[in-house]
Amino acid sequence: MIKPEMRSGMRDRIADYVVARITSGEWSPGDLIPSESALTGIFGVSRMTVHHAMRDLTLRGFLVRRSGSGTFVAEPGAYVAEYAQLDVIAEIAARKGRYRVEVLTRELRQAAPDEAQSFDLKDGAKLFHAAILHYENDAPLELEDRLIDPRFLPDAMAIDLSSQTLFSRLMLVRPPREGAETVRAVFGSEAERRLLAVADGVPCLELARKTWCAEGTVTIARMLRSGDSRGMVGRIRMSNA
Amino acid sequence: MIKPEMRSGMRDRIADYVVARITSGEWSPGDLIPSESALTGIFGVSRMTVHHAMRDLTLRGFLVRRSGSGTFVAEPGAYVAEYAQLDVIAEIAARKGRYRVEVLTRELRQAAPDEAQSFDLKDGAKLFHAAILHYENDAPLELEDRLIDPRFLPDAMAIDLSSQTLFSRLMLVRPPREGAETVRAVFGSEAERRLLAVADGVPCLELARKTWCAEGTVTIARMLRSGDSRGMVGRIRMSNA
DNA sequence: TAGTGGTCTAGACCACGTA
DNA sequence: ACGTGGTCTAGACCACTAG
Repeated sequence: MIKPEMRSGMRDRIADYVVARITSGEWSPGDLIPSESALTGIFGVSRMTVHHAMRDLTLRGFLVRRSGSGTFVAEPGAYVAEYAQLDVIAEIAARKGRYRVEVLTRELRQAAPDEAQSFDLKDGAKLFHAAILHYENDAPLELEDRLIDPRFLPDAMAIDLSSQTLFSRLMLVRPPREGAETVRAVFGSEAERRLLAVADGVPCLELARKTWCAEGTVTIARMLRSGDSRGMVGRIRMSNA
Repeated sequence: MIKPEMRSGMRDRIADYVVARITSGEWSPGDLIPSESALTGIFGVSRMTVHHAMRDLTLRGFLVRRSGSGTFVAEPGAYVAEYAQLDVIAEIAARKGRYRVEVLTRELRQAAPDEAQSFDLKDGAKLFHAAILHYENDAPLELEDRLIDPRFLPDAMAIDLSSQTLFSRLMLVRPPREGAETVRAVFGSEAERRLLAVADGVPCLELARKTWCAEGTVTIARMLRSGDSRGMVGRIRMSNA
């Protein structure tokens, strides 16, 4: 029964067989595919082997299984654009650029009323605030204005910002966090445009980001860069797959 | 042996046990966690049950397993921002807005030399070209200028654009595609600003997108919207998890 | 009632890494 | 040599869905 080509692993062989039929279009979204016992017969393996191949494909988003009914090809998920450059230093490093910071402001102060509200803190709570200008090869790339709830980053005032960003530092802390961000085209204030050395008539790209975890809002930031810059580059892929 | 709380499934119980220790920080990235046989003893189940719990967590990005060495907590992946609104009609529908299109141009014509090069086609090849203005509640939202290699969408001239976008139509076609996009802040031409009814002094958000598959470049598009608009909203999450 | 997938077991053999 | 994870089996019981 054990054939010489056994080495590749029957589980993967079965999974590949199914995936090939899906990507080729032979089996379309919504189609009922052969049952576990049918595949057991086709491949001459035990049901557990087939079952785990199917389970993997379900986790990978290729199949939907309904107990009692059968196994179906999953409807294609939405496509999403993924932006990986959430961290300026990493982004510059990826381009093999030279990084430099200028810290314009760094303070621990009382939250303004609107800030306290955004963080869902009571009036008079402490907030860490920083304004940072990031340079790539001595040209200003990004202006960052960030507020952090100091409970989540107690050593905020002491961090060495020349080698790590506040964002990457925050992301290292457990538990893993969630967030949302918004991209807009704006002009920016005179002061901001001067700091970023934005050419006349050129707009700016603004990124507003808020990050939170179960215990509350962690940080709110606004990043600004010249519209002249290469912009943000994202990758498009299926949201399951 | 079978206890009353069996119902929840031992596999998930074991997985939850491990995930809880990871998210709580008790087990940190890189840490070696108990072996399969150790967990077998702890939970009083067979090794296969433990194994499949571990396998699921590996697929979900929580663990890294090295045969012969042991099971380790995975290093946290990079954080990515995900933008789901790749399709204007879906985006407007999600906001319960009213959608309307205005097709400014729709033609099948010879590719210009630079276009042919972008598509990696030989000179004189045919290209489908469309300029489309998308309205939400009768206000212009997005101006789309798109080129498509007609081999991938033979019925491009016939598609009803009032109910589906060219993008969503393309994404339905097999095989699944990949792409990249770039966001920039621009001013836009006079004509473009007039079509989008952009207020004086307000810049525009530009999305340049290219999508391809194994057989070649499928489509190149440029989307423009007023910087006044709510912008694009993305979600931040771990790239594994 | 017959067929589906979901789960679990107790044993087996293997390739790999560490010591 | 020993322990690790990777794989597979042949059987079992369950809950669910269909005809």
